Amino acid sequence: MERADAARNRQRILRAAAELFAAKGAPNVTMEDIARAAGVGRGTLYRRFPDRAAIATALLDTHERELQERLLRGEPPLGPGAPPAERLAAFYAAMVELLEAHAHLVLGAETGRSRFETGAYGFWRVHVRSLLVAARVPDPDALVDVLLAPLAPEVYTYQRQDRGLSPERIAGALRRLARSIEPEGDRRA
Amino acid sequence: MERADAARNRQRILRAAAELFAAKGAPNVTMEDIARAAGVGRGTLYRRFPDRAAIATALLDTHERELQERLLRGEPPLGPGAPPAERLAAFYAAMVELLEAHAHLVLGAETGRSRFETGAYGFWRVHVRSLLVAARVPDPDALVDVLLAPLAPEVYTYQRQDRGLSPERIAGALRRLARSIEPEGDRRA
DNA sequence: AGTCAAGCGGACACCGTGTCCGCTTAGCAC
DNA sequence: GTGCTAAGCGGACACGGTGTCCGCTTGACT
Repeated sequence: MERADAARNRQRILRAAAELFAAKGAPNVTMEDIARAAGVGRGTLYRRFPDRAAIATALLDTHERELQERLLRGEPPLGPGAPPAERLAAFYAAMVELLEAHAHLVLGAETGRSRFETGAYGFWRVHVRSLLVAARVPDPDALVDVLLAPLAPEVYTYQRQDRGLSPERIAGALRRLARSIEPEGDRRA
Repeated sequence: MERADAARNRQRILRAAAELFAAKGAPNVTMEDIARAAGVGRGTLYRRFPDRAAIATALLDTHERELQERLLRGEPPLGPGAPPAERLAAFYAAMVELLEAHAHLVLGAETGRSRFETGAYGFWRVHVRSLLVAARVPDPDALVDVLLAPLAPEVYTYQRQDRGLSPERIAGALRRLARSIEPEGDRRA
């Protein structure tokens, strides 16, 4: 179990990190910054969180779990019951909401290669793959990462900031993509 | 115009960098490594190439230009003449070949956010966007980055290495994706 | 041969990372 | 409340990579 001062410091670290990420963007925040803002030493910071990504992941965790819960046991079309293409479209919409709300965190936690190593990616992957299987799409293992690629935080922020697209337009494009997923030979049937 | 010794050093730098990238993977090669292997000082290296990405980009340039040429003026289905969905499928196939042949370079040049800032991305974007316009797809501006996302080098190497997928399977998934691009209301028509 | 600017390269300062170790303090037993 | 102990703390430190600066060298042109 965790000592009281340790728990207090964990809270202070997370609070300070959240503010800094929001203010300056995760990639521009150093571990030193966080330690100073939280009023703890560098050693204390590293004791719990090996790097910036771990802190961002901890901050994201709640939100991601909540979405995961809704995917597993929520109402359709997000939860079970709706046709696979509709569930995929609903998943995309929910991810756009999540990216929109926490872009600065995701950009700190799931950037570049490390994106694939997070538990969250594994979860999204299993979920979407099961939808593809249900839709009887050929070779779901190859398609699943292709369909998850546009949800990379770099892509989303490029579309939002550099391209000036609204969340709605991005969600719309993803929705059309989701609905185009059909079994081989079933198109124009 | 460029002095003879300068041109010689440029060649030595590019040659040395190509070997190091292939041997150790671009992200693990430091500017110092390249300078030493090329037999030049750090100052000389920085004079021409501001960072590792610039070197990798220079090495990729030839191959990318060649593909761009084929897209503009080559035979169908890559070049003009074929239906948009087929041209998109051919583009995906060509990109898979390029990624397969030069993954270590692309991983050095077009990783993370910087991918979107390269001239190459702009070219691919214009090309695919024009195909979407020709296919009368709604909101091509939002869809184009979505369709280019799976070509991010991180995604490709994840599929190849962590997932053990063959280039053919990846290309197959992308081909099916390309063929599912159709005008609104035209599906199942 | 002389001039001079382009080119060169190593030394240097800086920044962020991650570790290590002596000090502090919470938690507990009595 | 006192004393013990291990968990927790934090600053100092070493390291590695980056990018710049400036005195020296050398190619190119006359």
